Amino acid sequence: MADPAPPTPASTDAAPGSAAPAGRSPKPGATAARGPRRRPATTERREEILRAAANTFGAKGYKTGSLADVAEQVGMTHAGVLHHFGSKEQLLIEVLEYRDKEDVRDLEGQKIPSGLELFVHLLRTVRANEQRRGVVQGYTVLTGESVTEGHPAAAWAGNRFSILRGEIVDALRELAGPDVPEPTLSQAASAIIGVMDGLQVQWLLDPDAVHLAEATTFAIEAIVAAAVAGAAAPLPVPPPGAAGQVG
Amino acid sequence: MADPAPPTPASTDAAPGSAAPAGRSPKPGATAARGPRRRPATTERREEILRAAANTFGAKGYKTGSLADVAEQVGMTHAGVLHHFGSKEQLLIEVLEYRDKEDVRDLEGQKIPSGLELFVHLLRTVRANEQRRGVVQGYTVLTGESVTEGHPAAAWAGNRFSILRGEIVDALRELAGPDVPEPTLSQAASAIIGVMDGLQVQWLLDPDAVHLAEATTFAIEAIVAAAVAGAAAPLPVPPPGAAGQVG
DNA sequence: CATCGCTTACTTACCTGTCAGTAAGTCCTT
DNA sequence: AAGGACTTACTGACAGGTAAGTAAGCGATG
Repeated sequence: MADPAPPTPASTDAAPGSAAPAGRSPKPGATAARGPRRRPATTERREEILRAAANTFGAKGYKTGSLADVAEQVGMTHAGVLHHFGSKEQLLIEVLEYRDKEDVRDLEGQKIPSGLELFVHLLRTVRANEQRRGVVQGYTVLTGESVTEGHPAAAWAGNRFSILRGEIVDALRELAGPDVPEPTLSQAASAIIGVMDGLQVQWLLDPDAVHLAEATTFAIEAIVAAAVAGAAAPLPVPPPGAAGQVG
Repeated sequence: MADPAPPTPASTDAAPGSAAPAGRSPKPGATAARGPRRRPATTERREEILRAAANTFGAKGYKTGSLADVAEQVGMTHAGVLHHFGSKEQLLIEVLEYRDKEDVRDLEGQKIPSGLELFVHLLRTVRANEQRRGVVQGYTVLTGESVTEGHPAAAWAGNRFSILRGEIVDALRELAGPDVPEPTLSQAASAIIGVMDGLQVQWLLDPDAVHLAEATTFAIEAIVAAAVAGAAAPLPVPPPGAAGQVG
């Protein structure tokens, strides 16, 4: 992801829903918009499983992480996990939703940052992420995997990126004058998300060689400055032809 | 990867070799330092397999892609593939080496670009990559997977990043004055690689929403400009404390 | 006492790696 | 140049694992 702790605005709630198939959960008229009548202890148990699954999928990826692995962490068998979630794919989807909801909850009260504040928030998050390797790894692995054919997390990932881009564009528009063209803001927005994600990968592979927070800050400042200025400076743009190398 | 077509300097040759275990190949006193006497047709066959494997691992990832899948593409059984490579892990390693070698071969003659030229080369590559979705996907999937525990591609990925960073730092040093501090160059270098990779992920998930070449160009220009200037502009840097959200 | 939460017990489906065997070379010797 | 001795390139079958999903049962509990 752009970052394990994005603003996840109101829209975050909307997005995952669209990706979540029927499964066995959202049965219409139930207690609190929740599925089948559920004992209070059960909800807690389900959340334990979700946290364990986030853990496993984060460490090993969705395909490689097994239900048995998840089950073991909460002291039950893999069939028990299946009892709660119906299928592995449904479990993944609920893990994703759960995290999104948690993000929203954590931001509760605080209004969604806009303008300059959004970038401050982003950078604060990056700094926090340096202390949460596991979470960062989870997002990295999952988004990487999501670009494979027919991956169940593709919709989630695409959606998240889309929402984040929109927010950053809005924030940039506040900072930049009205004469800065839309495409420029849009390019800057995806670039900002891109650096955040890309730097995380390098940092995970070699934490000593990459200073996550510093490098991210540097890059975001550079990109925001260029966007506000209307465009970046020189560098002769190469022609489309003459490709060739690389494997 | 930073990009499917990086300069892959001389050092690229050194790195993968160190990671390659014995397998069944390098039998001491043989024809040409090569492993067991190999029929001419065999070398070609091995390369077919390597290309097929690059294909499979690129599309499905290393863990999920199967030997049977690879074998089918070249019209043999999975046992036949194992006959040539000994193990799945060894196959992956040779795929990685093969691609690196191909990159080097394609750059042959052309000296490794330095200074401004390096960035021009990078941008030209990005443009070429827009036409090679499969290759880009392969790098994205593999690097994403590589951050999982004990992944066989971790060494390769880390090495590649490290080499690329070094080259970019060198190029930046040529452009920037001697008064620009090393850490700034280093941060800019990892940030440049980061945007390239991060934008590729977004582009793969939603090619219409992200203009790969344009956004990359914009970001690299912004970052290079900031690095050459010695540092980027404002943006109040947030304090390390007060974290919280995110899932 | 019916439903919930979960286990046990399987089934089905792969997947990697091993092995024996075979057909087609390659090389050496006479 | 023909024969044997050996190698290479595979195939088919299978051992040994692991994984997801299903079905039936059983004890707790609301």
